[in-house]
Amino acid sequence: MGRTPCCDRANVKKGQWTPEEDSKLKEYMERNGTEGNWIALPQKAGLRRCGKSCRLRWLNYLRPNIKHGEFTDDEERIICSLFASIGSRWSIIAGQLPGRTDNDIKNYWNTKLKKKFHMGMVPSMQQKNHPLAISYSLNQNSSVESPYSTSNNNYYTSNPASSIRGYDTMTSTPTYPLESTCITSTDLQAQDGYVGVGAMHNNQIKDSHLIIFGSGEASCSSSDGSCTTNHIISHGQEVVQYDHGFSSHFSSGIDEYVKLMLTENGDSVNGYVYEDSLDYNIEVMKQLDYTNNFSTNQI
DNA sequence: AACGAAACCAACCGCGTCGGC
DNA sequence: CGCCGACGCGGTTGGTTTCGT
Repeated sequence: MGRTPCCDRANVKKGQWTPEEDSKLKEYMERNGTEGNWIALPQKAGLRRCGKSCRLRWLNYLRPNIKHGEFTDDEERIICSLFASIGSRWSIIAGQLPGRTDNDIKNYWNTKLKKKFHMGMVPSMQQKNHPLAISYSLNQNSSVESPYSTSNNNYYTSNPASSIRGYDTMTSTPTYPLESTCITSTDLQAQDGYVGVGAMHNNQIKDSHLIIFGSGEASCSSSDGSCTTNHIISHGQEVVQYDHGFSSHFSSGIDEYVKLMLTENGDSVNGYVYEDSLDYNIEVMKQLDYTNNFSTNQI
């Protein structure tokens, strides 16, 4: 008693798609779309294929604006950051990389990036204050400063990346390593090249939020001194990574920066955390069912 | 040049979820 | 409320290409 097949397996073709099949599907899709039904599509389009197969072929290969070829350093970094945070949620990760498909990213991860990641060779991850290194220091419940440095060739040998959100990339099982870590901003001063971790500010950022200062980016790019950010939301835990370079503008440390973050209108950071004007991060947040997986007791 | 191993990637499979009835 | 069909996702497979000996 197995599951009912989605199509008549005896009458569907399998294996590689031919150029003829591709053009049939493409033509049909451009004319009609799925009309809300992939299962019925092959017959309408004159294809002897399973609807699921058509869907996959369209989504992964034929639809417009698909990007093929080498992944950029930026893309690699995004994939690694998100993987460390949310695990193998490929469709969510793909959502942050326009033109890339989940299948593409999954293949790229499994064949190339996973190795690079565990060897600490992902671009801009070999620097001292990458958040993944920070997670390690939290995990060790020790000093906040990262134990890693650019001269440390064993950067990721203990797989600290898995612990930022509690996801073991080797066993694919969730872990909750942060053990009630709550370091307030007063514990630290934000400096370039230094790791800061903050939680509970102005009653607006809750416990369990990590704010990470300093990243692998070479510098702040904007002329007004604002910094680009990467935000990852996972398991109810917000991990915010700021480019290093910001502290020259916020010399009194994290408190001042966070205050500014919360009050400055139109600022992307502000918009991200408290408004719905965000680009991809809010989508990540929406897609994650973190309420079921998170409690303050667990971290 | 030949062969086996490793890497790559497109496609398949089955499960969970969702929405309509 | 339960059933069922369709969709979407992630793990896996297997064919092809590239690399090393």
